[in-house]
Amino acid sequence: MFKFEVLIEDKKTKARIGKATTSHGVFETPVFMPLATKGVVKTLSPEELKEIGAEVILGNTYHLYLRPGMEVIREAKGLHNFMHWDLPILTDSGGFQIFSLGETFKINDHGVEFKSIIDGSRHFLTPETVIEVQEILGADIIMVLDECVPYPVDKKYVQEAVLRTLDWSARCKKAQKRENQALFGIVQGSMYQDLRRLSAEKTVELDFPGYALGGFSVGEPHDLMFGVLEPTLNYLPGNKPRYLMGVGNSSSLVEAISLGIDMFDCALPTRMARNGGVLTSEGRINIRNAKYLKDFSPLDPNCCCYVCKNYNRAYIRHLLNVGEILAHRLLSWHNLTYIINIINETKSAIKNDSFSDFKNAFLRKECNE
RNA sequence: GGGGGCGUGGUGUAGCUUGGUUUAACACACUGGCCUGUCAAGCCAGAGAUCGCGGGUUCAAAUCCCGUCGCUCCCG
Repeated sequence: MFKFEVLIEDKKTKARIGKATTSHGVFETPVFMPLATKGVVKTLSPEELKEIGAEVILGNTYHLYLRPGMEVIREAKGLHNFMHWDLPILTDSGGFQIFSLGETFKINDHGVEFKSIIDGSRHFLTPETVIEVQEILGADIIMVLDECVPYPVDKKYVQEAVLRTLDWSARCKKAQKRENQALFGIVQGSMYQDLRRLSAEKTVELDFPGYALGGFSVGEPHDLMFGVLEPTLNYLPGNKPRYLMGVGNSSSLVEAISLGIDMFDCALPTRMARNGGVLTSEGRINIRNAKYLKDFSPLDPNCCCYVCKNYNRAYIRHLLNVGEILAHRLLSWHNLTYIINIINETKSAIKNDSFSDFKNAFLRKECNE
């Protein structure tokens, strides 16, 4: 089952509070979904994620298909059971991997042929098999197979990718057998306004329970992304969730929420964490920097997460410098808390009818940093 | 006392035999930056040694020769 309703609409912006109901419970939007690409949010346990406030996590069809493989997932009775996460899961289709692992893929209209990055074995994924795999994984929200293109890129190529994604989307929808999973369509079109419109309108014609916007944050300038995103949203129905794929830096989050985006995912908070990047209310810092050698203050003086309450910068810097895993855990913990807190503050502001002021203050602060 | 080996950036090494692609290379450490549907405990960049010291041979020496100091191993 999947149900989405808009509970509150902001008066001055297009921001909104929504409620999504899935087979594994309810979550409120806007929501940030941490990445559990291979069936784990790197370094963190499901119990810890719940404490941090994560409500939905993201698995990846391509990676889980290769390892542990569908036989294992089938016997484990699905990904939820396998990884001990009983809240909602969204699985991405693997479309992004066609883009990010480009050299190992060959695309044609039928599907995608690729060589396993693990053992070099040959595989063929089609819209149909991608749905089959996601039905075995059993996520609450699943994604169509799409073709994400790089930026900048030739318009003719984008048009082909848009048309192919539309074709694949229709085939995914047709292939779907299980009824308790929400299959989301994906709008592509790179930075071409007319192609975004075409992609959005045709995808909406296929009638999905939710719509994602793919192909953003692939290297284009910030203003260009929002310039294309805003008008594209006009072609998506207001009563369905909108998911901006791959975007997760804090200012873009708030800005996108004001345009009516409901869902986000991003590798940034957790990946940055493992490399010493710390999100703080006073801007981004790199905990590896020498100036934190004897800094015994918390990562973020204005944060009250478990990590900031109990550990200091000097210690975490030390852990990272000597290669201790706890550093990655503590930093991932903090960064995810930071992003989820921003979402929570945003939601409070919408509920208090003060979102517009909140947004302006937030973006001004980010600009000054 | 006799004989051998070794001394090159912070650390560990390469180069030396057959002097000249050496503006001395590499790893780690160090300094900074990057990371946006995660092949990412990753990637990029930077600083840092005139080759133990002195002399000699040569157009040219980290590289060959002599001396010297230090460390080290073996014999006594």
